[in-house]
Amino acid sequence: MAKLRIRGFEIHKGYLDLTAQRALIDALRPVLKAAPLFSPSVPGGGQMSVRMTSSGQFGWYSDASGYRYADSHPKGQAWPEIPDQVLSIWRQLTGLDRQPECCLLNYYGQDAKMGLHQDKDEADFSYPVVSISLGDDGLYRMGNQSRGGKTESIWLNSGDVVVMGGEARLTYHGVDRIRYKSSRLLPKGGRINLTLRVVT
DNA sequence: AAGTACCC
DNA sequence: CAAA
Repeated sequence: MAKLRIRGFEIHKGYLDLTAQRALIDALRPVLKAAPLFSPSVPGGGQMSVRMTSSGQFGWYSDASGYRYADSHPKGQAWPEIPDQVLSIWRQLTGLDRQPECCLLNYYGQDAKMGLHQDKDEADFSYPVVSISLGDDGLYRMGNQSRGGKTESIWLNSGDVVVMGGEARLTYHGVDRIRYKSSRLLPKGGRINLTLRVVT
């Protein structure tokens, strides 16, 4: 277990052991069943290569008209509850009394990636964002608080947890690619990232 | 504007 | 780039 700090990103390498990772996957199974993955469109006409769903009071959503939080899945059902194991990681790392209101689940298949972006659809940027990596390795890129300039990258492995607070809270970040089938956690391969956020 | 292209 |  090592803690790195890059541009304000707190990167907890190996934070979750294999037992904890497996327990999280088991806890996510009912979430995926109640709220199936979908690939949202983005403003401008593109479509995300990542497939996603959410748990919590709000889910993150995007379509041609913009990015936002939605109080239900695109098929209409309420988002399932955030699993206790996930909330426990949030409390351990942030020490906050307030709980996250959204746990976005991003699933990266073989060729999925995510361009550099800011998390800025929330009301209060003083709350950190917590990001949990499960499954295949992902090449994580960190930029600056506005577009352009030099970036730094690090491979995130299953069980790593990143806390984005302070200067990192509004720093551009993204995932260039994954190493498909580099992990055996998910038998079908791919990477799951959980992003915990206070929304309101 | 979490997409694309391209460039290093 | 196009568009939010």
